[in-house]
Amino acid sequence: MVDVGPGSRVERKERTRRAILDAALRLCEDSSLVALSLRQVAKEVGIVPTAFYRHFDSIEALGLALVDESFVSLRAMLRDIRRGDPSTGTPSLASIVDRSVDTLQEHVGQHRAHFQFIARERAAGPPSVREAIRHEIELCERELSTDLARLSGTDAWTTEDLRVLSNLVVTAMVATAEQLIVAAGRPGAEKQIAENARTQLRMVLVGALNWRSRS
Amino acid sequence: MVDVGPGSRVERKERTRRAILDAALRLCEDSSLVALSLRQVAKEVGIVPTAFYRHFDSIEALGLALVDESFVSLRAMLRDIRRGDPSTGTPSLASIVDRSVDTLQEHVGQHRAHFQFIARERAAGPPSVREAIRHEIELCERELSTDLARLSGTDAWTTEDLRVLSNLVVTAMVATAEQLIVAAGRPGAEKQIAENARTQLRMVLVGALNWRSRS
DNA sequence: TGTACATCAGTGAACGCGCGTTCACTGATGTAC
DNA sequence: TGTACATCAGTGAACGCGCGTTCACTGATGTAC
Repeated sequence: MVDVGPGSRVERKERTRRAILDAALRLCEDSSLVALSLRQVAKEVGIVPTAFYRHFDSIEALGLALVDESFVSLRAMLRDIRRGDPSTGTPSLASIVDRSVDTLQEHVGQHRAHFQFIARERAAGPPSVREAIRHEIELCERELSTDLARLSGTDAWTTEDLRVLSNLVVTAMVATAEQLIVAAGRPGAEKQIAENARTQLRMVLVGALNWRSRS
Repeated sequence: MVDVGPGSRVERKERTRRAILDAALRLCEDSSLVALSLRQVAKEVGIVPTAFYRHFDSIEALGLALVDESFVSLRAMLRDIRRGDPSTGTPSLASIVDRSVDTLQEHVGQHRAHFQFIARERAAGPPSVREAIRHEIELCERELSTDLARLSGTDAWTTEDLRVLSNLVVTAMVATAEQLIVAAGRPGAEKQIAENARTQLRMVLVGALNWRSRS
């Protein structure tokens, strides 16, 4: 029996579960969940392959758990962005954009593995995992569109307009996160990517507000 | 010896090569290149596993060949878009956008497997494949930025501005292609996605032109 | 508090299977004379 | 044109290996009395 340290039986079990999640996240980093074997994970954790089944039914089930915890990270970021500028008054568009990109960069750095997991498995995971990620991202888009509705200048917008705009913003942010992950560890490149993201967000927001006010 | 029909030895070999590429494209459609085995491909083609080596050194080398031919499809699309409206005079922004999205939708429908391959392996392929795709997309962005430079209203733009804008446009188009692929076979959904893409492109282009002209 | 029993995370052997790769081969196609 | 030889796409046996899953198990932890 592997030594997982002190604690009650539940605590020890939880600790092994965490070790499995962490090992899986690490191991699929440079391929994909679909190329990850139960035995690799077990070996990395230091348990016998069959012990894996005490925690998950399959690699796919493990993947769904990783989707859940990755989106806990992502939602923490959204909350951080939404909390917004603590300074007084209605913030300017520019300050919203700057804060948002800063927060994105910070969170991607802190939870690199989670964001990378979402970006990768969104396109290449097992069908159920892809579906789960798509669903979560759609929820994020909905939330963002209610945030956007609070911006001045969007009074005349339909729900559909807001949804389309927030889809574009989320797409751009996902792409930025992907670029940040590729550039991880090269501060110069990261800075450039953040700067580009700020420009893009400003283009989109200023542009979108201007565009709709014409029609 | 498998019967690949009539023709010279070179013709027969080329035909088997094509069959391998097609089989691989088909087989990795619902997972990824990293989860694809040489034996699966050989079985699908109807040759013995060892015969695979007459055509490719490894699955990874096959992947790089698939990147090449996928980008042949993608570049054909770009050429189609660039050829532009055959009608007279300088086209309006709206007509450029409409034509572009129509062409995207048409080509994604026609070469679904290629676009899906790019979208998937871009995030989850073997490192060399990911790198190759990233490189090709960067080339596309460069090309697009020279196209954008020809639009009226961009005279004051720096090369950097153009690059940032074309990065955003390419990102939005890749995302649209991904959505079209997921929605494949549901004409209603496809139509909605195309409509959203048109709106987004207009927001971005009108917005970007407007944004830069202020500074 | 002490004892008897239940729980259950992790063990280890075993299974049949598909994997990539090696090797010597076959026989149709292609070429030199 | 006919013959002898070279080429080479595809064959088939064999290899050692890692895979997911089964099963009966162990022994520390937890619980009921």
